[in-house]
Amino acid sequence: MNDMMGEPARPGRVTLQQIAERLGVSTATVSLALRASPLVAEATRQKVQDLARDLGYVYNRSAASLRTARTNMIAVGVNDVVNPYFGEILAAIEETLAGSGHTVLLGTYSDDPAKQDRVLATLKEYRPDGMILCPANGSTGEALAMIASAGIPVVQITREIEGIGLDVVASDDGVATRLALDHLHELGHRRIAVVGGNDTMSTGRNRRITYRAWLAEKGLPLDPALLVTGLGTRDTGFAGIQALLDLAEPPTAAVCMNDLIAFGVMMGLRQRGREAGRDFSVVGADDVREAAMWAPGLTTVSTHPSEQGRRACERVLVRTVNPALPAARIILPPTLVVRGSTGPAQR
Amino acid sequence: MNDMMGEPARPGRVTLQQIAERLGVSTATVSLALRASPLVAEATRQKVQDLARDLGYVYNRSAASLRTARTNMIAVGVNDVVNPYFGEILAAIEETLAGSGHTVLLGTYSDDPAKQDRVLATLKEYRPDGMILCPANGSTGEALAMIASAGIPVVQITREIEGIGLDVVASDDGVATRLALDHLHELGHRRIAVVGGNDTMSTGRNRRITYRAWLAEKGLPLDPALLVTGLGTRDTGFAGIQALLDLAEPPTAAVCMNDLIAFGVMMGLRQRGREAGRDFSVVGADDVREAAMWAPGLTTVSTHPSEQGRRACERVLVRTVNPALPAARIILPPTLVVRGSTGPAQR
DNA sequence: GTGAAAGCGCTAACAT
DNA sequence: ATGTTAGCGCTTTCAC
Repeated sequence: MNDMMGEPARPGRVTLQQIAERLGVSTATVSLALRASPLVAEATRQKVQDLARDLGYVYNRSAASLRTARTNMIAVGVNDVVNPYFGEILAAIEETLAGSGHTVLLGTYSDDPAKQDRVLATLKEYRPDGMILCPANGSTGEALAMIASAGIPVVQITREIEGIGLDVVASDDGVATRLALDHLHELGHRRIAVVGGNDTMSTGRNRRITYRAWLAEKGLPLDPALLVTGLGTRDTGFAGIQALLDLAEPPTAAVCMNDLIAFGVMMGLRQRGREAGRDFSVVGADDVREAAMWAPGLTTVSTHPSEQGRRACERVLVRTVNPALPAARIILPPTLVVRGSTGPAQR
Repeated sequence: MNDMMGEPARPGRVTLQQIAERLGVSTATVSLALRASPLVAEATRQKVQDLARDLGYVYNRSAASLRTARTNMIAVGVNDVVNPYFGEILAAIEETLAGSGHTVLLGTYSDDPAKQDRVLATLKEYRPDGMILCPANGSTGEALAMIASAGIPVVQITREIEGIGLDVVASDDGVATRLALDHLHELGHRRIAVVGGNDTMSTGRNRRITYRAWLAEKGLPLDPALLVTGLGTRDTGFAGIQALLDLAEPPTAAVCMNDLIAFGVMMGLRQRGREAGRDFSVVGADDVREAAMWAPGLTTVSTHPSEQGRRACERVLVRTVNPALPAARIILPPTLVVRGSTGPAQR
């Protein structure tokens, strides 16, 4: 009787068990039927799925995870989601994972190693099937290595902590720097500044090393005043270009650590009445979507952020299936994208 | 003997049970000890925590969730994480939730209602303690209402689907529009364009209604050519300003639906050799971080994205504790931020 | 202050 | 093609 009237079938509290009882079958059958297993008869499948829908049944992944030891979550840790570079990576990851039935568990740590370690410790407790992480500036690999040795696949993205034997998906910093420098050299530039970066993270370190090597190859002198240290923000570019223009012998071009810095430089140039591409050449790095939207467009070395995100997903998913794989370094070749912000050197 | 040698204590596979056995106590005690319950003796607590650390024990939240029916996850659904506006909201949410021991489960749907429904259905299965959602453009409230009626607290952010009785945290569109228009009016502008927006989402609808009302109040004519429809992207602004400048009688100022559009307008102005603030006035909306970084800085009506994120978190957490609360509309007052992109009307 | 026991909702052998 | 059974790892009464 109670059965006919039915409690309001509070959806969200419906379980396999209840469906099984109403239908007079076992929970095992319901479980299989809901997943459209070929083991169950078509008619049963239909009945089960219909009732599940009517009852407002919602699959409980916590329960399934406990049983299967898989969560279908991938944890993603980045420093800052507002930065469009990380935004594009995160968007690509989310998109790719959604396609394979996974969901993103997000953590951020603002380039703070201590916060990174706390965040990662929490993420680990959710038992994600894998993690895609961009290490905080200055962090050691300890936390990452711990996670990996606890059996969770970890892939580093964009930045690399060397020597901890973990997968990496990144762009080739040396090639990127050379692409930018060679482009400017062909345009006749000889005094070229480097804006942004520092030596505490692989990316900055690699690029600065390449800069020095390149100068030596071209027989050009190294002027420390042309090396502007700073974070990868618009401010760094804006302030950096002011200092450079105030030099007794200013550069005629700048290679920036990333696009945000380059935008800051372009903005700073305008402030001083100069026009990028005509009076001063600027090259960015990453090719975030905004780079194409500027007037003039930003000449930049693309590090293919979306592609990095996609490759990192593929890698982490592969490792999910085959945890014993040796660590891979997936280094994407950067490409030069010439737009209007670079032009022939003035004489 | 095997016990002394010890298996390599594969961390990640250590359970409460194992700690309990090694220590000769019950799992109940271990559970309490790990959470530093006052019910267990200090000495026991110490022993348990030490061994847990040594063994590399990792708390299994799936198991705990199954038991407690709480996951400590909050699902966040937005259209696009690359958009800095949503980026800032997401960052604020992540930051706020981390402070209260919650983690963000992320879903995106690119303003596609069908994709939104699929994404939300998946997120629901993880049984998040609550959801913070910005509805996709053109979506009905059905999916959201279903979730809420399944007992998961839902708060809408930024955009509102009316009449479904769910919490909202947003900014006052009408006030924002008036703030922008009044500012321009005081500067002497009389032909003012509105760039971006459409009538399929609350935000655009509300602002356009206000625009018409405001014109009427000021006794100004409504010129449909001054209403540029479009998405909230830089392109919309860039293309929109070209069309406006080509008009027989162009406007002297533009109010943009958001900052991205305003950036596009400023870029387009420059392309035509005009300078924002001097030759043409432009007002944005939202006040994303980038707005202050432009030269000239963008005059904009701040909708306080971070504050919206924070308030949404507070609200969803409150509802977690007290699900019976009546729906609240938390409408933040926008504020005008005057920078260099607006100036006196030319005559 | 600690232990025993039950159970959250699901899946996977194994049996029939 | 379906049912039985056991158990994933944790928390929570309720005893002692």
